[in-house]
Amino acid sequence: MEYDFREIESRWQKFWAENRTFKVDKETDRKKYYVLDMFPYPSGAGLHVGHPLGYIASDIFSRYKRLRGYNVLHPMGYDSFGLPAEQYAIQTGQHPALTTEQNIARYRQQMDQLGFCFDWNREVRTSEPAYYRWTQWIFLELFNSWYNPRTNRAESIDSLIEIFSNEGLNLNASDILTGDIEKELKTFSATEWNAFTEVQKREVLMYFRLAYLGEAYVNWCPALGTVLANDEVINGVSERGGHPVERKLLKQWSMRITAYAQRLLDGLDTLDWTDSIKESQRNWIGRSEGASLRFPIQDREGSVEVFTTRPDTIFGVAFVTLAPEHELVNSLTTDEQRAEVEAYVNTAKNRSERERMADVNTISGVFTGSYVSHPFTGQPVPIWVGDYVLVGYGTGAVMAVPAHDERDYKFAKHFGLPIKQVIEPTREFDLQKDAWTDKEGVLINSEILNGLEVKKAIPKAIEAIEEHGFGKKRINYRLRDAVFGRQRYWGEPIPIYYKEGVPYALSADELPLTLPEVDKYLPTEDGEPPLARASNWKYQGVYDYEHSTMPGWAGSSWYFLRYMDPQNTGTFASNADTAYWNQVDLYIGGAEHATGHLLYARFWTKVLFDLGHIPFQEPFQKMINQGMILGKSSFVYRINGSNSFVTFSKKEEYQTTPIHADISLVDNGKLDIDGFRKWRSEFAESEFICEEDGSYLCGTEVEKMSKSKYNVQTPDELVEKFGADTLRMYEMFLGPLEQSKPWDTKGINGVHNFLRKLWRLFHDQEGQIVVENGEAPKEALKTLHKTIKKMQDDLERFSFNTGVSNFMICVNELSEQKCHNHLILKELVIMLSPYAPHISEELWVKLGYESGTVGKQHFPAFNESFLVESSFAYPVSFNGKMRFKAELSLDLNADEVQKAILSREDTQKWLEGNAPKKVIVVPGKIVNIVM
RNA sequence: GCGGAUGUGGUGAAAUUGGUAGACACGCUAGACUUAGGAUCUAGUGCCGAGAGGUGUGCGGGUUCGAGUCCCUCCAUCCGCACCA
Repeated sequence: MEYDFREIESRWQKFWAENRTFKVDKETDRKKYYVLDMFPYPSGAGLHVGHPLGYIASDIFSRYKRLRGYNVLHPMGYDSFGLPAEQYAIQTGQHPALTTEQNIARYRQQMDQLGFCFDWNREVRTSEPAYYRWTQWIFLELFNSWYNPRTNRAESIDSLIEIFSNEGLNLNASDILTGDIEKELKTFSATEWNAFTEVQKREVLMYFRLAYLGEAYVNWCPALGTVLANDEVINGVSERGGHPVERKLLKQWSMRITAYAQRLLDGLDTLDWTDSIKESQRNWIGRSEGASLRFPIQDREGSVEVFTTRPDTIFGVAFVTLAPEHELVNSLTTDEQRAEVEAYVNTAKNRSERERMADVNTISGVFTGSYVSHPFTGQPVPIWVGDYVLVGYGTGAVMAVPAHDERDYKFAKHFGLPIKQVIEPTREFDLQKDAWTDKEGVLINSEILNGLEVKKAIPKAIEAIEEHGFGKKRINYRLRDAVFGRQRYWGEPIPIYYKEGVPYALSADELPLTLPEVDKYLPTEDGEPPLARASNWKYQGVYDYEHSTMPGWAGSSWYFLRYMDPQNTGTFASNADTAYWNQVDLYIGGAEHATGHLLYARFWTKVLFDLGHIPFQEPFQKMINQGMILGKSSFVYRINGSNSFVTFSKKEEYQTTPIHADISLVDNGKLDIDGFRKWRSEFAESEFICEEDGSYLCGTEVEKMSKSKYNVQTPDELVEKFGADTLRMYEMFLGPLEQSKPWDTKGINGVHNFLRKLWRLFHDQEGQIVVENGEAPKEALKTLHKTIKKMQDDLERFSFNTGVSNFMICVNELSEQKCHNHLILKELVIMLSPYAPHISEELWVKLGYESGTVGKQHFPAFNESFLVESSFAYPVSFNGKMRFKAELSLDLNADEVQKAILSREDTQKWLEGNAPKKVIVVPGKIVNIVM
């Protein structure tokens, strides 16, 4: 009987499902381990071979940890709200819930056929009301909280109300964060607060809530008809679809993630993540230390506030530049300059983000006609407007020091503005050509700062600025608050209603606020989001609900918590469960979520921690980012202006255009010409110029695996051909998990043959069991224990590819030894069960054990005594070059080894009569003779 | 420009602490067997060379008895971020 993987695999998958083999429960007397995969968005295309890569790794690790005695939580679910289902709904009129349901069914079937040990009793779907009820509940928690800088944590908004009714708001005390430093809020006394109307109070509180409705410049994407978060905009276009994005001032729900900037930064040091992801997050948060500084406006009240990281260069200020959108631009423009300024501001405002980024080298700007006074010297400093200053960063205004800042330098040169040097460069340098931007040198022309090194001048300058009351030390973050509303249908409704234009939150017991039915999934005629179409969808039948929905990242920011206690209807997860399961011990997923999901999930976790709902403040302790599996695309070459295709080797003789050919039509580079003709009607009549042997050879290129490139390989056909165990091991065998690699099925036979070879250790040619009882042979014990050692070492360092090789080496050796010993094979099957669970279950039963129990065994114990050797083949090197080997007893000490080696004929031959200068002997390792 | 990662046979790769470079697998070559199976078995396979031997981990240098591994310089590819004050 041959290895019949189809029969074996379907039988065991059924067994696992029927016996709920992978159901886990909290067991407080056992140590827990939480292994999490990034849950998928169930797209219509199904899974391709790249998707399960991480799932296979996490599955192997989960099963391994179980063999090590841990109680392992390994759940799976679906991030099932999202744009593609909605776009499809717009096109077809089909409800997104329906297509989502169908897609999930397909994903489930694809995952099941791979034999994963997920506990499906814990499945979550973000689009289910039973789930998003708690997403909405967390939103309410955020809405009803503020960040208290005195305690440095989130607190109930009640504690802020208490502060206001006792102390009022005194912004000069500088201990109250609004999160948006550029927003001015009028101060008030406790008495004034208490006299405020409900509406006034709510308006003030809105500046502090962690989830708030605020006016801000947002990324508006007209094509998608919605706003986007910063991480959803890549190079000025939308991440999904690549549509242009504009900056627009809009009222939007936002999350005050900026309040957590410092803690999000500090927390990174405690995490076992790759440097590249940590760096991305640090970069995204973008902390910079400096000072905020006010320049009084000449001839009128008020001042221009700037942020600078180089307060030491204060005496080199030549002008001040405002962003075109800066609120003071209009009032600072003199009548003579008005026409010019307005024209400039209009052009700058109307340029899309993409255009603005596309030409960063064009210098443009305009003088407002007004001046500020230099805070120290009182000299007039002209105020300019320039689009190199961004309204969203710092204060939207800079003090320009052309001599020591690249952009200021270029701006000054372009407009002929003065360049005043205040730092003496530390090496030969021509200030006529460039700005000296190094943070070193000695200050000159700077009154009180003269003679100081830059590093000393910075604190001294800040000290002086604070002393004179011109400004203060400030830490600035690039991180912006995250826009939270989407003008879309297929997302969580935001649990807010409006009374007299003022937003009110639903109470927790009114949740879930379920998604209403609409006639169309499009905006209304007057531009309202789709939810505005829902008839009679009003709070208490009277008040309008919020019509925007939550963004994709809402549901995924806390799903790892729901898995801990997925059916709980009284809370998002019980305290007992969050305390037991705690942080995710191992998180496996793509690196593309570095600044989105991974930052938002950390933020929400910190808020829930602050509010006392969970006992930890980082969600994912260790993370591994699996590399992308790239597709190998095939190309045919169409001769331009014809319907003829020329084979790869002759394509240089013609002017051709490469066209993707479906990889299923290509075998080993050769095109199935008939199949290609039938594939698309436009090719039905095509002519082919072939190789000499009559075949048509395709070109190949490694690209991202994608439907549009016709290079997608689904796991289904490979499972059908080789079985899940083979595919699981092959995906691991491809190389290190973290590395990107092209997909190529060439080597899959090797892995499949390994499993057949393993099968033959148990069976003879007739399919009869040949397992022998009795004592294990010494040689086999050595092979086994060598493998045990390597397997556990490799698994502990997540080296799954070398793990597969270890099994191959082990089975090769046992085959050579003709070992069919029960004791050896039993341990081997246990070790293999994480990698190839189906065949392991099958062989386990064949060894006479109970069905379904192989995963509940203990990982074999390593016994070093089986590996002890009496002799060693010393590699003998001359000047570091290995020349021959000499078998010597391991009992010999270094001197004895040296003597034995030097007396050998081989040695004399290589010495060519010379005396060795030096002999290095590392017992049990190497001998090196220096000549 | 800044940051991160990666460079090893025809291919995917291994080498965990500085100690035999290329394990394991694919592919290829030659042979055996056969109930013709994407089977199995044997031998070979980094490059140059008939061979002795030489040479070899992106380039160049350094430390060391000994470097794929440590240090310096440079190059290439990929991925983030980027008028960030």
